[in-house]
Amino acid sequence: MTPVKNIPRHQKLYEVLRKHISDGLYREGDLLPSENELCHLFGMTRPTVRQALSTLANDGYIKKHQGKGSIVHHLPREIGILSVSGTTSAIGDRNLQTDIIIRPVLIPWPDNFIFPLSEIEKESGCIYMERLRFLEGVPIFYDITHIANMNLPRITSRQFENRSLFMILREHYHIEIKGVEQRIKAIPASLKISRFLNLKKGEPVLHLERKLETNNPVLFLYSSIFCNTEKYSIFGRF
Amino acid sequence: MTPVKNIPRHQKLYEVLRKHISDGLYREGDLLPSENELCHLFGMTRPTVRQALSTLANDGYIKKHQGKGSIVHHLPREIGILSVSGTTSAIGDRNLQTDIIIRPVLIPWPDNFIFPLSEIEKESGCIYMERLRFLEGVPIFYDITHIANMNLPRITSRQFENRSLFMILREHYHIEIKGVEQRIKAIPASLKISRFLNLKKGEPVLHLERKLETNNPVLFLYSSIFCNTEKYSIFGRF
DNA sequence: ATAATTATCTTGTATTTACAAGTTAATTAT
DNA sequence: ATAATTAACTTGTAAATACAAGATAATTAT
Repeated sequence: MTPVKNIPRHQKLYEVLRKHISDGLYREGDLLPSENELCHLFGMTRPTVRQALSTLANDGYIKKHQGKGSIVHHLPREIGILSVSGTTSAIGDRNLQTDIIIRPVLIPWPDNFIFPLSEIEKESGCIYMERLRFLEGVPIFYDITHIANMNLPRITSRQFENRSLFMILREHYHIEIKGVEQRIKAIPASLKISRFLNLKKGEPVLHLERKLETNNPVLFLYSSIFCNTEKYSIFGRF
Repeated sequence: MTPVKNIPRHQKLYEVLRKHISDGLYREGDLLPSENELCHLFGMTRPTVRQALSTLANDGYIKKHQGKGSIVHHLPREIGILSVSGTTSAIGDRNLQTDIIIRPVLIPWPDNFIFPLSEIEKESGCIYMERLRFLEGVPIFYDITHIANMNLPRITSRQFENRSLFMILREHYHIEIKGVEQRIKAIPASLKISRFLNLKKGEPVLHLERKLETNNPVLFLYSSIFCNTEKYSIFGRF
């Protein structure tokens, strides 16, 4: 079986431009090459180019202006956890350090799980892990992840330190994140949470419960994230 | 001058389908008519139909499946404040009651405003209002809004009770919301906030700071929202 | 010199056509 | 009857073409 090669051309262009913006090749306020320029730069037609730009605009990388062009948006300096891409890629690998609290282990699903589970998920058991993420030495995220144990061989023995879970899933298991459903609350820190996030018990903590959909229609990732928003905010753009 | 009439066809279709989903004509899990069916139902071509469906999918109303069709998503029962549409339309006018704490008034911009302001905004002064929103009798949102006083005649004398600010801006001033930038934090309730939201002082409150972009490139809405998330969660889908 | 017009750039909308790829149901061979 | 194949759907990708509409710079008329 040959490796995945049939990446659509619009997606390819999207990734190139996205990388250029992330790398700072195009800076905030810059005008991207016009659609027609991109067309014969990359040898594709305008609808294809427009699809790539549309996705970029949707993800908040650019802003389109009729008659003017596509303007590069300033990248969120804050923590872009509201984006689908996963924290590591959004904030940059350099600044976000990840500690593994509990290595991936196989456990039965907890009773009264936060999200309803399908029969297939219940039968396969679940992979559990806990991570703590630091930004400039300050603990920001305490992250509990549940994944159904379906076709993920040897995942319990992989190295997750300073690597995005999304990246590992993508490179080793060809799993892509397709969508997110999430609930956000402000809760008082429990004793456990307060210790991890270096706060006092009862201090406000942002709690996100996320269900991530993948390209495998029966495989979901569930994560419960506790954020210390004392210094940083969660950032989102639409 | 004739009223706005040049609404793009894809947008028209989007609004029709969106309304049908909101009204429950299409229910959760239902398959939308296929793209080709929609084509000759509405007399347009597939790219046009696809653009409408793409926007619907983007807004979380449907989910597209290659080879299968477009499946209607269950509407978020929770408070969809993370969507651009504004709270009133998201949750339905019936359930959300709005109290005006401070009627729209003209004030100078506060010092150290949460968002940086342009010179034009600073010169025009600002319209200020405070609202409290209830869901089933429970106070959920305490909402502080700042708008630059530009071409909004008689806005200080309009009735905002149980009507969406977005609706008034749309119908009377042709202002459409085009994008949102927001920061989310968990903070302890101040005495003032705790009284409005019927909480104890220091209890966790969700704080959203939003900058809303409009179709007028120099006009922004700024709102600072404090949420009681004890009973309800903020919901989002991507 | 200034103002109005025009030309030329940009993105937005829309049609037409063609084929690829995933899903499902009907058909056929075993 | 069951399993494999085929056909008929569905959405996804991609091209070529045309004109509309907003923005900007060059031109022209005053």
